[in-house]
Amino acid sequence: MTEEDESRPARQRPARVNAQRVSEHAGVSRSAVSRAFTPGASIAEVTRARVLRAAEELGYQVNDLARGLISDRSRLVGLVVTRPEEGFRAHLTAALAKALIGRGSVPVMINTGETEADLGAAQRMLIGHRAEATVIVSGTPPRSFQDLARRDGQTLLILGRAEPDADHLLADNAAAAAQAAALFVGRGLRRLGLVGAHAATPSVLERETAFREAAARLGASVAWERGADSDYAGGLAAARRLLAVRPRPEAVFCINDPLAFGVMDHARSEAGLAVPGDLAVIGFDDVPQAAWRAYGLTSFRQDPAAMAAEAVRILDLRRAEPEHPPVGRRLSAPLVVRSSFEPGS
Amino acid sequence: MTEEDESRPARQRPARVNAQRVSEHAGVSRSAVSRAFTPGASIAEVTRARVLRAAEELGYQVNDLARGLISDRSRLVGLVVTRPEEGFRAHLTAALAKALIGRGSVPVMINTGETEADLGAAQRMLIGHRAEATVIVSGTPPRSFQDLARRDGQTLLILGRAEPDADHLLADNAAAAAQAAALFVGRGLRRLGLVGAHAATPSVLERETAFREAAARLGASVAWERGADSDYAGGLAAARRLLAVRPRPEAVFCINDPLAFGVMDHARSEAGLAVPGDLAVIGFDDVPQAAWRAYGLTSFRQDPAAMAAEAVRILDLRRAEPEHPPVGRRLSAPLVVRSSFEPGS
DNA sequence: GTCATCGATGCACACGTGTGCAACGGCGGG
DNA sequence: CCCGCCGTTGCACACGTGTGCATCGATGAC
Repeated sequence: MTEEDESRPARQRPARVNAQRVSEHAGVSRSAVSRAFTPGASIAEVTRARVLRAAEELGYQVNDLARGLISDRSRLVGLVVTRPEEGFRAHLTAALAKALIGRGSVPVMINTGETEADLGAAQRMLIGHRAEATVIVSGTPPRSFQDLARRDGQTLLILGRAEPDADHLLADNAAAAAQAAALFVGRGLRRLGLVGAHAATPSVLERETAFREAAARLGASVAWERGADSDYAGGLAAARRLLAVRPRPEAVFCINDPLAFGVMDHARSEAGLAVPGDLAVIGFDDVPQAAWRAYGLTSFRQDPAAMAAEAVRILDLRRAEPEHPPVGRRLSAPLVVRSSFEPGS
Repeated sequence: MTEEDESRPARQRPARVNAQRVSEHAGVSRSAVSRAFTPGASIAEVTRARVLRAAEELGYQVNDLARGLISDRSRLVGLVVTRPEEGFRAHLTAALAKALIGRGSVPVMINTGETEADLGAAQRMLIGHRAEATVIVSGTPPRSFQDLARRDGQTLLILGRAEPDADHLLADNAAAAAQAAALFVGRGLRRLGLVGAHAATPSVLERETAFREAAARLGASVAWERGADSDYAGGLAAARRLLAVRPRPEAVFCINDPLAFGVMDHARSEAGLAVPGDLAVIGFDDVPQAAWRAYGLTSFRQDPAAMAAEAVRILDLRRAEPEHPPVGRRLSAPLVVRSSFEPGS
């Protein structure tokens, strides 16, 4: 209604507080404000203090969009993960988010669907926001994903898959799976079972393969079943088929804790078997539920916080030396013994 | 070495593809490129097609930082949540991320610690990046948080707490908890137990209060115990005290599924009680594990996807009408009957 | 044929910040 | 006292995009 309103029909922005206003308030130049917020910049300590006080009084906050526009890099880090609410992935995703925040980064949670189109859309979003890095928490993105990230200068870190051309980080799946076979055989169990999943990640494949090879090497037989997914329902279904095999397996290695829970529940409720009396079970990941009274699952421990810390370390290295050859790290997964299988002394 | 290299000593940026280059490639002005990517802009369809083709050929991606700098609003939406790997929160966080991506937003996962300082740092980060909105998924931020968000023009959506001054969304906790008490009494059970948590959210308090009031109204007694946290360990500890009460409670309402799992495990493994024979149990949230064979927990269902969809709807409304009075929505939580308690016909 | 109308287009400014470069001032050595 | 050095400061340009405004050309009505 008023003339003031009429003079600015479209722009009604309420004069956001910017570096200009802070500089006027502090009686310095705008450059000084910028330098006050830049670690290591050439500025006198008294000037910096005066600027910081003025900024505090005005409630000034550096605009990260403009900052990122200059440096051609924002502090966003994409976490690409399918079904981030499930099992170990949930813990790993949470730990990554916390570690990234502690580093001053901004974790963007890309909960992709299963399709390749979803993944592409997520990547375009990250590139559009000039994300510093993309972390593939799970899933197997196509080669084009990797190429596009590289072309746009994005750091790429792949978890759970040994990708020779890119930085990667994963558990020592083969060693753990082989250890599981050796423990079973060392306990005198020779009719072994293996529960995997059709929707398998490279880590899952490593565990499946290593277990079978180690069992063969030790002269044990392996009955192998796969659930549709590597979750509880998959474990139930796989156990139904696996425990119908005659002679029945005496011990089962599950490449996943949720699968193991499904196997144990089927064995007890449907097949009437005692665990570990009739059937020994070992899982993988050691999620908190493995320690619950109802299960007491012996499992190989993956520490989400340790893995997240290592991931951040790799990102730091990559940022410091962009041309460094690809880094690959394997974290050992130590056995945690509970009641579902005790190796004995 | 060459003169070209010498002329740009510091700037070695590899000439990112921007709107300028696309415009030259397509033979139009730079404005046309901008308009081609702006829905509803005044541009001929043939021109837009030519621009889009050129952009495709050059691998151009609109710089969202610059775009956000102009509009003073990025497409980031912060999801503030403590311990996002746990229980229903994990599912809700994942569902929110997916729904936000589907809306074209960028979900930022703020995994805060418990301290107020952490929360403040997270908020400064979101303000620095000019996030469009902040969603409090769990926890109870201090009043200052809300004030600061409002001062900086950020939309604030609070889940799990009825905040009269802000948009909020939560389950109909009181109705469900009262229903639990009525179901127990209707089944002839009059010595009731209630398991809550000391680290209680407003939603938890609502459930506790409503259950106690309904039980009192119906003439039933309530033994009340709280775990330190609303998790499995808290359920174990609370059950240890609760089941030592004489006369022993016949039925327990847990304000949380993980608490209920702890209660069931303690009842069965330690106290030697049958569920539901000696002790009926009802939980809240209906996480997938409630359906597992080992538990079969009767629970009140909260649908993460439905809640996320409603949250997005509120954000859309708020964006369309910034001055709309605060919106509050309650979603009903229907009972899902399993073996841990069956109300009968 | 002339004029009004309207869609399409280009120009130029604005958004808020980082930083190279030059200038300035203080200080110590000769 | 003079000169060189160095820390500090301010100026001005750059980053990539959205959009108001003016211009232009085509089209339709008379």
